[in-house]
Amino acid sequence: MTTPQNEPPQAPAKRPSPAREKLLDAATRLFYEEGIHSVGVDRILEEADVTRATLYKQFAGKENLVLAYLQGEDAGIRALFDGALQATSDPQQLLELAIEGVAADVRQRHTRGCPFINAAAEFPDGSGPVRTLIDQHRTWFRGVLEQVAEAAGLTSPQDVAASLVLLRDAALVGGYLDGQDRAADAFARTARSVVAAHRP
Amino acid sequence: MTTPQNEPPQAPAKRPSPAREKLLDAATRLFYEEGIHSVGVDRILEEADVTRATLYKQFAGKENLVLAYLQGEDAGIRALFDGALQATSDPQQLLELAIEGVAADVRQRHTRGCPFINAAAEFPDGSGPVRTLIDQHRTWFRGVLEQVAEAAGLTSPQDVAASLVLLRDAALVGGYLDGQDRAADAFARTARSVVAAHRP
DNA sequence: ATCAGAGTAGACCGATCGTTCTATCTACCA
DNA sequence: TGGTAGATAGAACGATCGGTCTACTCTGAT
Repeated sequence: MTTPQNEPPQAPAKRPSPAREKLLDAATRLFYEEGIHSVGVDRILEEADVTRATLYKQFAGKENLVLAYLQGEDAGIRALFDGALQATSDPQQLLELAIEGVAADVRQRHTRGCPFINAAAEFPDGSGPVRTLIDQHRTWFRGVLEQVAEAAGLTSPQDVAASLVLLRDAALVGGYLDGQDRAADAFARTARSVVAAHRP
Repeated sequence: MTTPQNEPPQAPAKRPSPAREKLLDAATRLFYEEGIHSVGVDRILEEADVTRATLYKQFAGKENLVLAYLQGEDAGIRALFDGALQATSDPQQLLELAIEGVAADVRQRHTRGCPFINAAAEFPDGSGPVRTLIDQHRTWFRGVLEQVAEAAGLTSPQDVAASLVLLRDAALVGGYLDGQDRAADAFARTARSVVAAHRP
């Protein structure tokens, strides 16, 4: 107990309600594996072993659950990148770490395509909250890659970043539809060739 | 046989019923622009200006309409490729034509992503008819590219084909989510660099 | 001792989903 | 002159959709 009144010992800003987490876990798995519109709230409730009223108390509707799911994916990827940033400060090496990280992600984690791309396919309204969140994630990702490419001294870092974003999308989609190994290999090979082609 | 003569003037094998075409046109537009599960049969009927019974007489259910939509997309792309094949017999030039064709497709036609990838996001069952059709399309596309790459004398044509398929996926997705010009440029640039890297 | 918040259990809502059905009308061709 | 097929119009089906509501239980902090 640090301070008796100003800061509660746990639950700093929001309460990590166990029911909320069960809900989000189930939704994350179901939305990713079966698509968003294909999964009804009943399925989520059953899988999370939580009741209807709880869902609407915690998330106030399915759309907020979808948003929370995508925010979780976004946070996960940012955390992965932050970890790589702490592992090395050499931009060249960081670039290689990023390539390997994406390849590993394609192989092991995201085997049903990219959560953001899949969600975008189901949400046509480009100005809605879902698509806005997706835009923000992609903009962030491209920006980070551009910074790293520039720090690594590559020529036209904007082009490199655009190509790498392109390739990552492709690897995730290709891993889903053509098999993980083939896509991960093709991604790593092509990405390294792009980086090499822009070395001064 | 129904008709005594071998070749009737119209309706060669199946009857191109006008209602069927209106239905398929409306479904193609709506499925691509708004997603498949998001579009109900009522919307399609209204848009096609056709009645309920007609749809079920012509397609026997929504799933068959979805299949017909994807088959139409497949046929369109094959026709595009056949056109390029007739334009030139030089494999090097054919490769360049294919790259330009994809870039143009990203820019002008398929601005809402790849119909097959979008559909795959909504159909998780890998052995269902929809995903089977998608697999066939992708296998064909990769095979054609591999043949051309081999004819062009490139090293490891399998790798080239895998990379190009990857890049096309990404270009269509990127065009949808990041803007057509950025994605088309990045695609053409990266694709040419892949081809160049495999020239003996 | 009490009171507020979180969670449970389950009925219930209107809307929409994909699908089936009957009845009628209209071409075209034998 | 028929007959057959394609299309229209519209009611109706059971199921499921996302969402609301009431009533009860548990728990922990004041």
